[in-house]
Amino acid sequence: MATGRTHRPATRSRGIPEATVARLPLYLRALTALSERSVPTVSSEELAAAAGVNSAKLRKDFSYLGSYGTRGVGYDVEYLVYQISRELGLTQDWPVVIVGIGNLGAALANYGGFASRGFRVAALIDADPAMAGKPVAGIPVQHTDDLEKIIKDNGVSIGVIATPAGAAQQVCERLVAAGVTSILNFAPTVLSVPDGVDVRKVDLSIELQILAFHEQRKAGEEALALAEAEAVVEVSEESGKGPDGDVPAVMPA
Amino acid sequence: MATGRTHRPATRSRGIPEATVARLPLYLRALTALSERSVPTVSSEELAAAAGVNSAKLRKDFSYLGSYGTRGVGYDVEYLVYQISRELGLTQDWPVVIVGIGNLGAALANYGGFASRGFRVAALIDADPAMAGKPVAGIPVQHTDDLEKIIKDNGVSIGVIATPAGAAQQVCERLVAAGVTSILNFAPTVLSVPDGVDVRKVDLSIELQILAFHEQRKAGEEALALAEAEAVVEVSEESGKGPDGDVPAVMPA
DNA sequence: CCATCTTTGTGCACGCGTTCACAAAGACAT
DNA sequence: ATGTCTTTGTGAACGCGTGCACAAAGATGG
Repeated sequence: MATGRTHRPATRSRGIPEATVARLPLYLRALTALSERSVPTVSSEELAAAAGVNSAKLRKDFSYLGSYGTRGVGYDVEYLVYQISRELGLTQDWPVVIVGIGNLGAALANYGGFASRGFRVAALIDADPAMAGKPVAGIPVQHTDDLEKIIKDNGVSIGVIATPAGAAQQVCERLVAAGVTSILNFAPTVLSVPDGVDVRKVDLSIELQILAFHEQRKAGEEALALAEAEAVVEVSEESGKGPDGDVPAVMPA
Repeated sequence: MATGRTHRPATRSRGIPEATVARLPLYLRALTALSERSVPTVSSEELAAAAGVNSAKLRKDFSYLGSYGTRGVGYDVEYLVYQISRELGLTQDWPVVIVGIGNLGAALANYGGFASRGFRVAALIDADPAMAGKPVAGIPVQHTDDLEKIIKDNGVSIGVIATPAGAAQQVCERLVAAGVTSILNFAPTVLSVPDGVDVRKVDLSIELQILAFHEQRKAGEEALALAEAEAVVEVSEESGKGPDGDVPAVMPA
């Protein structure tokens, strides 16, 4: 998952746990694939495998939505697709704007996954006057000056921020002031928003850093195991504070 | 955070909780900003605000790393930057390869956040022969045929998959076979990997769907509050199963 | 109609993560 | 040296999420 989440921990929406909501799109994708192969029904075991989760967890997740399965048979694929889509609010079309049409913004505009399910790129917005009018993914880029008007004319409530970090907070404030209440933030900044506005954060660099941590641990364990196997262990104590010189790749304990 | 996570839930690394690891990059970024402004020390309260978290949580997170603060004063910014960097394994350089140089792959290659802190784009790989040799972000794209050689020559252990969904699993298997043990997956697929390989998933479409859920709930609550205010409530019962026609935007209870 | 078999839905226990609240520790002034 | 004041570090309580294990429910066959 992209990682960072900025969420109201308080109100759970109609009793559906946040963790379950986060998995519904996963189930939906797996179900859609089954639907395209004209598979009529699926068991919790099969679907769980396809979605990469535990089958008990899947059943509990679905139990929050209602009793949509048939014991002894499984779940009706089409019906479940419909129910989850409805629950996620994907039966209606959500117009979204993307602000910041750099490399990432352009990639997002071209990303098929948006249009495919419930989302429509209503407008692309950039601060660079040279970009104005230039079509990206078939949509002409508009200038930031018109941001408020674009939001209101299109009834946009979801905004995607793909600007540099420095511009993100200001863009965010203008989006919110214009009526946007959900923001997907790709800029490496902590956005502060008023209550009632949801922010989700996708941070590429953070994901890599988390991987690096595990990678380092794996390397450390490997080397440690190796050292133990050789049974030649010399421990050089190092104490005190302050950025002292290099630290050995394999640290004791 | 992008959402999806595929992780060994079992082994906690040297006692540092996964949730804490996921926040360390956040702290590091805030600390780096302070460092650039030559701020010498910072309190848990201030740093927590900058990172967008609770101060108690931050202190507990740091307590897993050791006692790096000074009571009555706060934390030494430079020292903490060093300690967190070391903990995350960012004092060494991690060569990464990006596979799939479409819009997204190109955006990732150009993304400054990688190079800035511990990561180096060692190679760009694409299956399209027409791309071969073409420079993206100053790095010539190489063909998939040479994937194994590239991984081994550069000692790459972290791979980024930005291919279409259909190619992802196959690319993943080749990466793993060649020695990659950490994967950042942007393709909308569930990757299956052997034990010992970490996968983190960033799924743009899922993030939007989660936002849509909350957005729908907000709209529903608003409309419900409105209806209640008018005190004109007619409940039309609707039961039974099956994809019955349209569902009213505001559903009773 | 009854028995058997499959699969759902869920009660329960456990563990992780979060938050509160406070004692311990150190800086600083007198 | 002593007292005060600030801020850390952490024990303890709580709540959420996960997974086990099983009873309930329905399909299916005789």
